[in-house]
Amino acid sequence: MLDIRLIREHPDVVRRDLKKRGTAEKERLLDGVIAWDQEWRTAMTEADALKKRRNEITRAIAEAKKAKKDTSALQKDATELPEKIGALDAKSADLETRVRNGLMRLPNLLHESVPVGKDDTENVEVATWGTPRTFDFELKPHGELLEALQLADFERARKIAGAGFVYMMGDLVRLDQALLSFALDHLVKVGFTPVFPPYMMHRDAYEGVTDLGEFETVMYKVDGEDLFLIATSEHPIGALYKDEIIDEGQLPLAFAGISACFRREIGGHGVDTKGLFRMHQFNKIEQFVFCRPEDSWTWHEKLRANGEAIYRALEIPYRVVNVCTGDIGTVAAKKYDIEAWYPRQGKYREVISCSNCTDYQARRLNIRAGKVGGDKFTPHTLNSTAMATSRGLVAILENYQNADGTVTVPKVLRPFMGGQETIRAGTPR
RNA sequence: GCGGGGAUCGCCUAGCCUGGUAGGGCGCUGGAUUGCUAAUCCAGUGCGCUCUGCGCCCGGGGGUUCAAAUCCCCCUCCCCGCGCCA
Repeated sequence: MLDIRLIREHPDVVRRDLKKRGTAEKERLLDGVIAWDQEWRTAMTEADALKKRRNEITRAIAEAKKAKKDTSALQKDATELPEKIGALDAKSADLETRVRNGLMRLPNLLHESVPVGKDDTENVEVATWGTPRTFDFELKPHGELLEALQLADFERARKIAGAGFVYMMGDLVRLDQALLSFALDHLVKVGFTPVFPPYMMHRDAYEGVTDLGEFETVMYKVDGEDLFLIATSEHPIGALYKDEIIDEGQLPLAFAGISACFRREIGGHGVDTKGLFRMHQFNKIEQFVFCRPEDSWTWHEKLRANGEAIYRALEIPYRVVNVCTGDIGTVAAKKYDIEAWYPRQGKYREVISCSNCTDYQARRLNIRAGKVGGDKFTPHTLNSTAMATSRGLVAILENYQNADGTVTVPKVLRPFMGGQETIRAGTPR
């Protein structure tokens, strides 16, 4: 959420940003917000004047009663006030809600370095690492490979939960856990605190973290309860300090979230229709930071560096793109995607999304920082994937596939798998 | 799920019965004073606005009233006990 004061004082800045995004609809919303805000303040000022009058009369009555004087004249004066005040309050409450709702639907201000573009094809490559391995055999689709090795059962998962779910088994489970442990260890080493968050959240908390209106159709909701399954641990961690004041001495706060993630979106897997690439449920280690405003751009680079370090350690080639206006979404001021190389698909695909949300998320969540009794400020929040195992697993299954249908375990993961060097077949069922 | 008790400013607490400007303590910030890592005193310490001023704020919403922290109704959450339970 943008600061209404920014819109009042520098509407041109906000408008220029919306033009950069190319969203005419949001520009109209901005016009509405500006007009409603003006009307709101007018109505409120009128109501306040009447309330002042009411308070004066009320005090006069209290005084008169104390002095045992007659108060009927005063009470007569006050009789018509409640109705007028009520009408103005209702008007101003309605306008305030409109302003608030409008603000909640305006996107964050973009960082100046964000490229203009219509969709992900216009993201700008800013770094590459590694040389794609060449294969002298034809790579198997990872889904078929896993079924052949008895390590994943998509069919039975479909039977009991539908498409987009899987029973992972045997060494695939160990590989998944190894990826999680490796990524979590890496973050702990650089000072992050691990967090196992709730997997479900109330609507109001969710609205604080993101614009549910844009995502509700892809969220899982618990029937009959005000609970949404989390799409990422970014969300419960972001909401951790909702409605609180963080002591500024505590900043920066860096968390490594670990959780399953639930998303209804499912669609293209690229060249392979069956597989782990886009799932309704997957596991993820997430980086999340609360920091001082002046430090957030430094942190953004640190989170990106952590993500790159993890894929470098796995020896999987990747590139980094600066995500353009058409692909960046509502809450981020700037976003890097790290895209791993998928040899079977012959292209780079997103495995990490690294965002600086500046003060946008914190303001929606009513999180402030400072000293109690002292000046407060709105902290900045950042988030980045460290490891989403679904895509990480696919990257390994493609990049480390061998001609004999086995898969080599990346060196850095072996300590987490008892030194095992090769993925073995599971027990036939 | 049932019964009982609660929710007051960052934290703790008074006020509620009997309606009439929400008081105190702690912590924090600033200042005064004092030769000593201390004490004492003063002020500030929620939100909003078109800001010398005014309005709002007692978990949330509604009602009664000239006036509600206080009375009435609904809801949420927390605590204790019982029940159930992977």
